[in-house]
Amino acid sequence: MVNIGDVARAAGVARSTASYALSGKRAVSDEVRLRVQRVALELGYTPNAGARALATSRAMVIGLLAQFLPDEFAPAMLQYIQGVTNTARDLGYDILLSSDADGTAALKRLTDSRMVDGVVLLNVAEHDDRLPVLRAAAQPGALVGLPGDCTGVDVFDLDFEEAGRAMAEHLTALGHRELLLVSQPEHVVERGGAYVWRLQNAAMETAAARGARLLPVHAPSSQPEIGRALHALLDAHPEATGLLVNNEAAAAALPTVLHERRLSVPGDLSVVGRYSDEFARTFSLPFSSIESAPDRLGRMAVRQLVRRIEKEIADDAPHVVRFVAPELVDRGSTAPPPSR
Amino acid sequence: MVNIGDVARAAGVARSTASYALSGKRAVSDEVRLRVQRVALELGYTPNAGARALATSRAMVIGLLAQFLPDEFAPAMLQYIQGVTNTARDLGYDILLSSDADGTAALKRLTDSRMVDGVVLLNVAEHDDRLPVLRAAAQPGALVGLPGDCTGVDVFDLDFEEAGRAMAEHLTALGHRELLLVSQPEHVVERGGAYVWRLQNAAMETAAARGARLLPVHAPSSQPEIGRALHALLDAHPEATGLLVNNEAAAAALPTVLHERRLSVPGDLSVVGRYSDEFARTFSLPFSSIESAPDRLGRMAVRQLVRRIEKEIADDAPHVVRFVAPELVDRGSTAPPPSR
DNA sequence: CCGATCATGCGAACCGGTTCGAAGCATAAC
DNA sequence: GTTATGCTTCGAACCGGTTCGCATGATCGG
Repeated sequence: MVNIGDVARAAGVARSTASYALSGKRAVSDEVRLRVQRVALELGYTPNAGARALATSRAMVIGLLAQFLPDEFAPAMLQYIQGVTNTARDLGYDILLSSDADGTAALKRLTDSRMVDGVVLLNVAEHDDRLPVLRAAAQPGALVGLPGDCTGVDVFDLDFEEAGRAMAEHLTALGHRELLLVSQPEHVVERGGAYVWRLQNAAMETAAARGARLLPVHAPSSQPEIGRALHALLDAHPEATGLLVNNEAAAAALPTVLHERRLSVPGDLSVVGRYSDEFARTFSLPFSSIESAPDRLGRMAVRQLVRRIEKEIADDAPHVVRFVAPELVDRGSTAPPPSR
Repeated sequence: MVNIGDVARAAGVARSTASYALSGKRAVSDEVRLRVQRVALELGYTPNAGARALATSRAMVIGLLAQFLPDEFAPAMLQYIQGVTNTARDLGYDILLSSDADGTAALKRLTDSRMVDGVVLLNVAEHDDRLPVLRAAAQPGALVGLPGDCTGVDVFDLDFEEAGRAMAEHLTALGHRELLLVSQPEHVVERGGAYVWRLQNAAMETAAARGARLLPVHAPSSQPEIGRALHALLDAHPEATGLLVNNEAAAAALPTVLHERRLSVPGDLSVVGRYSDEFARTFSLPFSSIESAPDRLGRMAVRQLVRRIEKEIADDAPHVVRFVAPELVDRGSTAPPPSR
């Protein structure tokens, strides 16, 4: 393998000169610079990443800590990964993907070994074990998902309160007074998915203020139980005219259930979901929904992280907690409730 | 940050001794070894990955080259990533994930810079641009997907010929004589997805040998066109009693279509798909299917790759092309055709 | 004509590990 | 008593970059 010494020798200069010629960090005569660049190209020189990382204490790698929980609905996860990966590459960074079940150990290893210059955490829970480890690390971190304690990290999340308000308001404004909210499975909440509560509480307050009733329920975590649960729910509440779905798996299962019940949307039932547009297209979901913008959240997290890594913002600059405003994408699945 | 020099000093030994005490690559007295280990733990020593990579020419990282094509059905991809990531971690390797649109450039960069010790390629096409680059690299590579030319790489794939045979045989044995095969979109084939042909040809031969007709069609690449295409297909071929689906997106769309047509399975129509069991569970797909085993393929690829990286098998040892035998998972979606 | 200034390139040190050869010392063998 | 042997440990070199201080020679101003 050709190293910078080979390039320097072939160009007839010192190693340091070759380094400067290639990096441009110091002035080098045009003649030498061009010669070094040409030789480097001819020899097919590529700097050794480990050596460079050692010398500069920059790995040009960002750690991405995802958790592939066995009972989680996977398809949405890939969208976050894509957003993060593509943005990182645009900014010159590679992604080291960890899906270790023990997120804290993985995080400690990646940061302490200096394999990564910063870390993006997905799936952040209310009380996330990984946060103390991250705060103790020398590298900055950005989160997708809002924890209870945001000190020392930059946080990006959908504004779930506003989402809950928007969903409830949209339906009550149309005249609905009996609403059902299908949430994430209970164990997701127990694991610290506080966003479920945030959306739910805001939706309930809004509904109450509008004189409507809203009943929140948890869905099971996997098919085909989800379908059965949806049937049971609709059986038990024939009075309901509006459905809020804060659960991708349930949204994906809903079309079949509605078909089986011969329910038309929005004629018999108005439905509002909360998932990304790409998700909607992939599964042909015909429901209006709050856009969850996973690619955008991933992009924002990486951008801010890179700004910190590259010291464009001071270490002690205040950390941000930024909420993406929820946008309702109208797919025509809502209308005034049917008259009795 | 604490380095091995700090550990050595605190333990009162030379750096080299500390290194040996921690790695075990040379004998060290029990007393010194225990002392060094204790001190390392107390100081929270973690070796610097860059420095170690530089010294050992081992990064303990595997490159994973996935391509997130905009028109590809994403959910299946995550299962490959999971299989690869988990297996790598079990073997002590981390995963560097590249989703660069320009796969060849990314591959060249990762290998030439020695960021990775080996590479797993997903989505391998018949004539894959990345293969020449991989062969020119100093690191070994393992593929998931069968290219036209397998020299110099280890290859793992589902046995799509056997899969096609098994699907056709299963239905013809039940008495079906009019079959439809829903394949991947045309552009997937054009891009080099030869597995589509492999399955299709084997299925057609088998059908012909059994005196059955099999009509292959391409599905569109996204919803809701897929649903419409399935309707059109069934409209045009009322005589068909058996459906083979070599397309995850189409399989996911099928339940809705069948509902809309009031077709019962397997009463009116027998269906065999080709997707993983996890996929079936996630989307509650009620169709018997050939298990595509993405996690297993990912695992096999990483295992073989690590064997090569660690020189457990010689560099010049013959490369393997290994096919996973397709297994038909019976979900009760097939029966003899309805009598006229 | 001479000292100050500037542009340019070189050499050496350093980042933090690993690894090889050899030294020191105690014990065993003869 | 001396040499051989084995067990430990140490020092130095090396992996391949980057970066700092300095030397060299040319240019410029007075």
